[in-house]
Amino acid sequence: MSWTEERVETLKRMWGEGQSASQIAKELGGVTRNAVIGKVHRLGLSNRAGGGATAKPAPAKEKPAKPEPAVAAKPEAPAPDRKPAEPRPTPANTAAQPSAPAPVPAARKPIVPAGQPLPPQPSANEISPETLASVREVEKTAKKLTLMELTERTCKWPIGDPATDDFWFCGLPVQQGKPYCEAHVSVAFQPMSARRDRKR
DNA sequence: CCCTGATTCGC
DNA sequence: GCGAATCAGG
Repeated sequence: MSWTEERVETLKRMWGEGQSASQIAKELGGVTRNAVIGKVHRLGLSNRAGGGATAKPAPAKEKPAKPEPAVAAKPEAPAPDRKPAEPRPTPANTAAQPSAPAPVPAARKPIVPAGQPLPPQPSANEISPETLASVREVEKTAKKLTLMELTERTCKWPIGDPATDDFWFCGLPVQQGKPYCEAHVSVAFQPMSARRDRKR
C-alpha cells in the first residue's frame, strides 16, 4: 500500500479528529500504526489541533528554525467536550469508540438510592434470576474500570449509579465483536423469545 | 496486560 | 519516503 492522496487525506482527517494511530491504520488497511505514525511525522502534523484534551507536550525536538505553517488542523474540530446532559439511558449505547469521548450515561434522575443499583436499564428487564445472579457474581469480580481505561476489548457495561462515585465499568474481557463481556452480553442482547410472555 | 505516540535507522 | 523495531510512557 502506498500513501495515495486519498489515503493521506483520510490520515489527516482522522488524525485531526483525534483518532489514534492504530485506529487510523485499521481504517486505511494495509498499514500498521507505526506506518501511520511515521507518516504523521513526515507530514509534520505530529501535534493535533484545537486545545486538544489529550494535549501531549510532545517533547520532540522540533526544528526551532522553521516557520511551520501549521496548516494541519481543520477549522471546525474543537476539543470534543462532553456534555453532561446526554440523553443516553440504555447501557447498550455507551459502547462507542474508545478514543471518542464515549458519552457516559450522565446522571439523570436520582432513581435507585443505594441498595440495588440495578444496572440493566432496558425497560423490560426480565432477566432470569439465574442469569441475574451470575451477572451479579461477575460484577463482583469486575475490574472496575474508569471511562478512560475502557478499550475495545474491555466490557463497557456500566455498574452503579453514575451520579455517585460508586460507579464504574465492568472491564472484563469482551466477547469477540461485542462491547460487553459474556455475562453482560447475555443480558444486553436477549433473544426476543426470552422476553415474550413474561409471567409477571 | 492493554494501549498511546515518538524516535531511530536500514531499506 | 517508508515503516519495523524500539523506546517511553499511561
